[in-house]
Amino acid sequence: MSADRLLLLDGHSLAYRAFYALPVENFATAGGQPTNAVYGFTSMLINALRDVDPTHIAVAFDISRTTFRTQAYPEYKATRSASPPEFKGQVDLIRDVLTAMGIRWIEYDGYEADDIIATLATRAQDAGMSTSIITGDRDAFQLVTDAITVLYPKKGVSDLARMTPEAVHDKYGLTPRQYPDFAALRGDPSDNLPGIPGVGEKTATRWLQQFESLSGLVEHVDEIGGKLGDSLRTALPQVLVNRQLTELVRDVPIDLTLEDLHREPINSEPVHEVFDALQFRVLRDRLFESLGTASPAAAPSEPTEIDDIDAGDWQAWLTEHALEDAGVAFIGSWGGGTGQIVTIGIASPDGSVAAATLAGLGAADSSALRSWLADTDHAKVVHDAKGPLLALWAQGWELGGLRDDTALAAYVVQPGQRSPALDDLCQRYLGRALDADDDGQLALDGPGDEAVARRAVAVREVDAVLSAEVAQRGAGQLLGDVELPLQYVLAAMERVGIAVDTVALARLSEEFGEAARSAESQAHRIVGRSFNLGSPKQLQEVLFGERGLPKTKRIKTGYTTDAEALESLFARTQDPVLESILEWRDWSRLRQTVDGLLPLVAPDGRVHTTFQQTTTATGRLSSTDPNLQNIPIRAEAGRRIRGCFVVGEGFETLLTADYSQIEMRIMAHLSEDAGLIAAFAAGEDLHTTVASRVFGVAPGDVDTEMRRRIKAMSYGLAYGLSAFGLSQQLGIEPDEARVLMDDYFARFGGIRDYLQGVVTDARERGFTETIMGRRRYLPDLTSDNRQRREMAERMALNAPIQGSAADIIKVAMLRVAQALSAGGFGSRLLLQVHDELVVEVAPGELEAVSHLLASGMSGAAQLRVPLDISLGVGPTWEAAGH
DNA sequence: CACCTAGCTA
DNA sequence: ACGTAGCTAGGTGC
Repeated sequence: MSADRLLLLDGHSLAYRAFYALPVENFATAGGQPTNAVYGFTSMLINALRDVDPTHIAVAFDISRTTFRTQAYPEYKATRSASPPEFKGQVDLIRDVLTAMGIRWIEYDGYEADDIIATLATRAQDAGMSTSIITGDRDAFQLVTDAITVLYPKKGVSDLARMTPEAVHDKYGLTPRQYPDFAALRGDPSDNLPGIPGVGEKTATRWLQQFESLSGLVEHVDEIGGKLGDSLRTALPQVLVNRQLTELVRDVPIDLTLEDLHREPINSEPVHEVFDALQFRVLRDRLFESLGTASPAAAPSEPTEIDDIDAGDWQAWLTEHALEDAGVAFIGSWGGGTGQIVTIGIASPDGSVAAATLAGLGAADSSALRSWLADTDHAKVVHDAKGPLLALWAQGWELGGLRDDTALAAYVVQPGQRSPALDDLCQRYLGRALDADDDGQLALDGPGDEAVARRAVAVREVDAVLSAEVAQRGAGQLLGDVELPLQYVLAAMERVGIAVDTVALARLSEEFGEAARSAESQAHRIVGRSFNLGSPKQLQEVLFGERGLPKTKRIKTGYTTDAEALESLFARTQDPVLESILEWRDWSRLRQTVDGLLPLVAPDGRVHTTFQQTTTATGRLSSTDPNLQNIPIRAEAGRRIRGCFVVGEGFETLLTADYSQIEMRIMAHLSEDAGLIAAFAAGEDLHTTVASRVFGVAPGDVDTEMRRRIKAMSYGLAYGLSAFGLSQQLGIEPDEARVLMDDYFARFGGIRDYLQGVVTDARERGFTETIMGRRRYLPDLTSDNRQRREMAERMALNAPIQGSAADIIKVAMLRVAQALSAGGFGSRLLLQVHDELVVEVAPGELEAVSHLLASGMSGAAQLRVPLDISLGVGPTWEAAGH
């Protein structure tokens, strides 16, 4: 019987731990049921089945809030707040999982889960079994013996501290038997058990080390001097109550025998059923994998065995091992259109792993590695390949045969989380830590072979799980035909960059700075003292304090001083300081933009942004370092910054092309509204045409105000605008806005039906979808919290429209890049600004490239309305604008 | 260092 | 509370 191993879990405490360790927004079924607690618990369970490989197993639950402890001491756990709504129901789901897996779960009226565990562990010890207990409650440490180990979650759901008698002693300086005495002296705020004023863990430990036990301390209580002694004597009755409550009951009359807890082979049918309902694909794979291999010692982060490759032997190794579907990882640095590779790791499908530090490689080995990386016949999987790609290009190397990219795969599966790091994917899809720095950029542990090898292995393993997930969600085409090839186009755009007239830019900085200083001293003069205009706090003191201006809208830190509020204040009070402040804001903002740009001009006279391909929830790109997607255009002064982006030397001109009203066209396509489709077919000004229908007048009789209102309404629709919001924006009464909306929908009923359908549909399916099948998951659509729910509804309205536009321009970029390359043109793509592309045109290519660009963009999707493109040509980005 | 406010883009 | 999606700068307080 001595080989028997009992595994006991505390259901509630682990569910709670998991709930707070895993972000609830990332774990929900398509139907909106939150599952983070179930997921985390099940993940811990699967890991424990693998690591402990128990012969007997049970899970204990608390049954109600009244136990013998609350009867003895009504304040016990009285300060515990009600569980969050997202947690409710998840415990029942955990019970479903256990039932499906054939695992006993036990609850006993009047006792806590810990008492059940204490009872079973004690019985098992008497029977000569060894026991592992997983619980998030430290009171269980009192149970630890040579035969009973507590596994206590340190952080997250996969990092468990193994509490043996030695470990308890290392951590507390006490034996497990002394732990309840220690807990009683320290008190426990989470159980609402007060401690002794002035006595913390240190003093409690010292006393117990000195007197052995609480009763020993009580015997000598009069010998404790000073304030602490007085405190102790005063608090002693409470301490004794604490002690009584902390002691776990080891004889709960459970009418099950240990043999009833014998672990049975899993019946896979019910497991599939429950895991299907919870949409636990990854966990299911992990569960069956661990049962299949049944290797209890499968340590997750063992050091990777790296093949020792002698100088000159790389070609041989690559030929022998890295044939197909190798995981490749890079450590180095990249960004700003360039980079440097330090180390490369390769994990072969046959299990062997190699790592190379490029600087230490001989010519023959380097050339072998270079050819293998470039070879399109050798499929490779990389995590976030764009950076490494830039670094490889910088040394004249290529990366061919990129079959998958785990960052992009994770993004099409779940665009919700920002920028999936390999470390996170490892945790999410493999249930283990990567144990290295996350993004491959010069990890803390240095450019070591070990780190890069581990990453290469992880990429392969993550890819295997993720590929199935991609297929299941129907995202294979989006990934393979759009995102993967687009990565190369983006890398090329980043490498090329856009030329900047730094002299003109520096002049602007001076000019804007001078204007800002002048506005600043004007403001100081009016107020009569100097203050920091950039400090919202000081601004509030000046405006609402010293000058006694009426209060604006409340914000967290007082009252807003944003431009809109200051303008309305000025309209009411004519206080001249407001004008100076607004003017200072404008100029200093412009100077800030210029000064942010200048240091990012590379030695080649160009700015190389970085396009983020995995950060937006809708499928759009974003741009950083610098952000070239928010260069001013509306105000004249700001537009001059655009004028500093120029055509590069040796090129003829800049060419820009943008989609006209692409979001409204997508709305027409998706809603199939006949009126809107006809409005586009009419070919006249869209907003005028729509306004003439809504107001029932001839297009010629639509005045500018009518057109303005309709334009605002049309665009607002794609964002989930309310009557209130529309009234705010148009400066009209909410009732009037309501009438406008009703009139609009009376003429364009298809739009109303479509928008309603989007939300209903998304609520049922759990996600929205773009024309290319890009999903956005919105579990909050079923939230009880009205604010969250309505926010999710607006996201659901916008995601298919914004996301489809993103799909279309991505396809357009691929078509344009492909056509430029196939046609042997020297012209090249420089920028993408959501609905606009900027191209640098080589001499003599303007006409051909204009045509190619326009047709590449308009042909990127076949909608029910045409995709109109407008082109602009000029020596600067401003001049080429529209 | 994290958060807030502000302001720029599509 | 009241229209989506982003990025960056400066101030503030831990």
